[in-house]
Amino acid sequence: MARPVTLDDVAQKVGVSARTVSRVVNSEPGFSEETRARVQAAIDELGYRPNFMARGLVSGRSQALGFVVPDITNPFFPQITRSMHRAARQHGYSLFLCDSEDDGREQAALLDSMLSQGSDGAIVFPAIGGEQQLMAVAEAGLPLVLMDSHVTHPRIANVNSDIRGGAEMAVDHFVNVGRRTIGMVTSHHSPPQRRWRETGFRAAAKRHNLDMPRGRIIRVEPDTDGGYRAALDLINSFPTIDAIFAYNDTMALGVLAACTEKGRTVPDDIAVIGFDGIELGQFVTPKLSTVVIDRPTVGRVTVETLLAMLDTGEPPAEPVVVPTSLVFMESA
Amino acid sequence: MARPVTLDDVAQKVGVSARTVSRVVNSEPGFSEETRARVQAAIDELGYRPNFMARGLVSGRSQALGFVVPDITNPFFPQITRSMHRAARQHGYSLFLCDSEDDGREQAALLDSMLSQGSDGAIVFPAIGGEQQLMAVAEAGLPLVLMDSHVTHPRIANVNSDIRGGAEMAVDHFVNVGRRTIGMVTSHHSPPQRRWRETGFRAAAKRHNLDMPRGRIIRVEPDTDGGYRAALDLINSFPTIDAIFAYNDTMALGVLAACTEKGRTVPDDIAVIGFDGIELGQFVTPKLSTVVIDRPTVGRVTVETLLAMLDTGEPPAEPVVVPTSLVFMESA
DNA sequence: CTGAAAGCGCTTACAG
DNA sequence: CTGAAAGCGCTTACAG
Repeated sequence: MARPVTLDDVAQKVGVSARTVSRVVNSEPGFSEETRARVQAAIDELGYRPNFMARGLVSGRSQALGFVVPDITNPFFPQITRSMHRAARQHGYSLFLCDSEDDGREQAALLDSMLSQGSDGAIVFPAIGGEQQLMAVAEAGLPLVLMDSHVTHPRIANVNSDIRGGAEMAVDHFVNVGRRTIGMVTSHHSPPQRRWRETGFRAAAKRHNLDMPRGRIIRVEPDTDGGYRAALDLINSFPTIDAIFAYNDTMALGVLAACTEKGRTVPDDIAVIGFDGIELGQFVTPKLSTVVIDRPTVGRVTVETLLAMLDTGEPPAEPVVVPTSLVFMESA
Repeated sequence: MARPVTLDDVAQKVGVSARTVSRVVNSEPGFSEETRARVQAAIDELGYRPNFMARGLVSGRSQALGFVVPDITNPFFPQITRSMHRAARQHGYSLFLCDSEDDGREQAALLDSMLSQGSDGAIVFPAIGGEQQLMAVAEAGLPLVLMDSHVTHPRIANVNSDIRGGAEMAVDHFVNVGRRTIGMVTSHHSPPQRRWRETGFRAAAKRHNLDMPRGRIIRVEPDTDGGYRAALDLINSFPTIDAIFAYNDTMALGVLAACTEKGRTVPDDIAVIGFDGIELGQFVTPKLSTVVIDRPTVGRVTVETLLAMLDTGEPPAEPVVVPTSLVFMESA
């Protein structure tokens, strides 16, 4: 395989210095139109391609960003990845994809190699227990944008979906259609400081002066069976319950099953709202109403935030918030 | 932000040459245990991290691979990506992810930047119409592994799932359970040389001496509605039809609907087998039997094939074939 | 408008 | 077992 074509090759062919070719390649000012044309012709003829490693070595910029996800097979991430990739490319950046497999140690190793590879910055959806290490990474020189986290550091930005707001919207909707006895089925895995759906749920309930006795929020395993059991509990404990908000759509499917089993019609007797907008929610009866995260926007905004940090050297003063929205189907 | 720590920094601190530090970092032979210990201590203390751009510039190796997909949001790809990432990391490589958005021009631009970024090689699932350009890319110095393609070139390897074999397995199963009047609903988008399911279907039918009159294979839009209409056609044209093989699970869902509408019980009257193993297939009644591609293996094997090429300088003599398997659920 | 020199942080090839 | 020199392909900072 032939040696790649270098700046010098082009320069020699044209009879100018490498510096001049470099100027043309990078569209810097400082050459005549005639020179430009001759250099460009030589570039095309020889098939010259700039060497980013050489460029990066001297400029300190690799034109590559990293995206660290806990699990790319989680349907939440591919859409975000796609929109991130598009935004990155529009600005001339490539994207390293890293799957931490939701493991803190692996995430640390991954970020370490980002540092070695010379990534200009990284976007991280932290693995479970992987938030502590991030300050050290930022300290080591890697600008970071975190998704759905809150870490304060001069080289870390936070971009959050308005999950709390989405939960409030669900409750607002329930109230608007006359529901007063509202329950929630949620995940027992979320640590207290990350229970945004629950926080929003409680806040909206309070705002509407709803009674919220103990037992109206049930924390279980966030799967269909968990949702099913929790909903049975709610219906048994509060026979007049007329609305249930679920942590995610998978749980909401279990809620629908429980309602059917208890002879309650959805949404007439009990209105149900899930969270996520998974495909499956549109293949059940009634079709699931749900709060959705705007993945394309999240992807684009994280990249733009990171690139802005590379420019200004500091993160935005406030966490960036991407709105969620309530998609009305049939279950509420 | 402080200047990153270099080999020279470490060398100075220890009082040896940069070359010696380099030897320790790369575990090359040629230093005493005492030197190793002192160098390692300095590395840890200073937090030295090798600069891959510098290393790559001189060695010509970036330790990065590229993966170019037509659409990362297609559920086919995330699992493959995950397993690719795992395999790449095990060998010390990072992974650039590129989404061509199924556009040939974009794919070309992406591969061009792989070349500039200095990727050591790339794995490509070609975009529609994006196969011609690949030889030129390989020629320009980028070793390539193609998924589900057949391009012969001294720097291109092909890794294919045994789709044809999967289709044969479906027909074999139909025959084993006594079916003789078998139809197929397939996609009208596949170009003739890529109709592997159809080829396998025909080959198995011939092997079993099945009658295969015109009209037993129907090509339509590969979605649920297409599957539905095509299956209605089949049932109308061949009232004794007792098995239908579908191009993908989405179409198979349409086939199930058509059977129901025509009063045919699945699998008693008509057995149905799909292709892909999508989640939704397990949420319908009867649960869909289907041919699945072994995504984890595909991901791992493509990476291993690429790395082997980097070593030997040439692709395997034959295309690598990854087996598919038939997953029996309820529809067949 | 153009170029000569230095240097980014490493490894290669050689010498001792 | 160790090191001095050259050079990978660029850009930076300067001079003209």
